[in-house]
Amino acid sequence: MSNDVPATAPLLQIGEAADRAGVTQRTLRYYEEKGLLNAPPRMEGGFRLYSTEDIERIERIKEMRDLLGFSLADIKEMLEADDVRLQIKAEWRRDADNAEKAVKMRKAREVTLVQMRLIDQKMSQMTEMRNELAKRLDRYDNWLSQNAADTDQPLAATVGAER
Amino acid sequence: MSNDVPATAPLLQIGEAADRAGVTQRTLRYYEEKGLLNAPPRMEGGFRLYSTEDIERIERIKEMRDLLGFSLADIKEMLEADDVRLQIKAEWRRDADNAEKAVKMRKAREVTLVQMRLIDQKMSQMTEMRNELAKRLDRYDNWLSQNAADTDQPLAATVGAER
DNA sequence: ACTAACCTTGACGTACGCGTTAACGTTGGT
DNA sequence: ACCAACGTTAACGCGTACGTCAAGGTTAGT
Repeated sequence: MSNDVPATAPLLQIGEAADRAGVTQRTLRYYEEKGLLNAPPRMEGGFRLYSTEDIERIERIKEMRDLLGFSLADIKEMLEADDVRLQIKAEWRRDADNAEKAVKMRKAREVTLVQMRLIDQKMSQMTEMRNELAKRLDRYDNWLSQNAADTDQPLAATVGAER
Repeated sequence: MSNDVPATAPLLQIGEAADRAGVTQRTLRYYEEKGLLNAPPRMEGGFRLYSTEDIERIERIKEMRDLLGFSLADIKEMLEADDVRLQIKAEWRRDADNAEKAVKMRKAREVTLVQMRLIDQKMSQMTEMRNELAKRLDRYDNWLSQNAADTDQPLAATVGAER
């Protein structure tokens, strides 16, 4: 069959790309429209072609959206911060003014730091919340073991069990 | 003693309540409308009066919203789970059928468990993300210490090929 | 009795993050 | 040459979570 294709970088059309990243096509077009994704190259007929790095980027966006609850605008800023680093690395040979780059770089660093601090803060709050829930779980189990010991089945192990 | 009229049972009007909880009045009315808050008692003229427990409940809602990114519908379900426990505890004397209560209780326990697992999952993902960010931060700092040690000096022969 | 500060219930408006047609073009295989 | 599968833009729609008036009523202090 068709086997003589050189193992090129696998470029995906929007359908495959969306499936792999776990989003819809609409979402990809929307992200592009909003500037979270660079306009990808196209085929002759205008079909978008996504690279595997694009997919990773999309997954990063998903994480920031679902995990941290950032708005797309926020996420865009974060992504741009890291783009600075990549871009500067890319045009390394053309050493224009290093000073100006350093400014950008430092700003990107700042954004990243803010992001990290936010994660730390969220995590500590989540830890606290987890403890609350653990307490509550205890109270449920106490009640259940006291009041429904006879009529019912055994309880699963308290915490940390998987289904 | 304890059955004296409380000196100042701290009941707050909606303005104060909203301020303390860090939300708007609109939000409180909206939550009430959506069933996340029980309709609070009113003054003669119809002004809502919130108790300190109400405030705590609102803060819990905020946490679940901002921290976990739950929808208000989800949050409602969570709250209802714990309400079950409180309600059963309150009508303890009227021991109707214990078996039925146990069913509710067990469901409430389930909901809480799901919630905890979700937190654990989120936290592990956030940890991973944090590590990514830490790496990136390192890369920024490397670049900066190499290229912008002081203001604008061309460094010689310090180029480390990366990645 | 007056007034400022507070509250009430509608009801319409809005920003975000997509979903969903509609009408049409492209690609790849038989 | 044809067709199914896949893609394109444009435009309107929608659910969530409130914001923002408007048109009043209530409370508390003087």
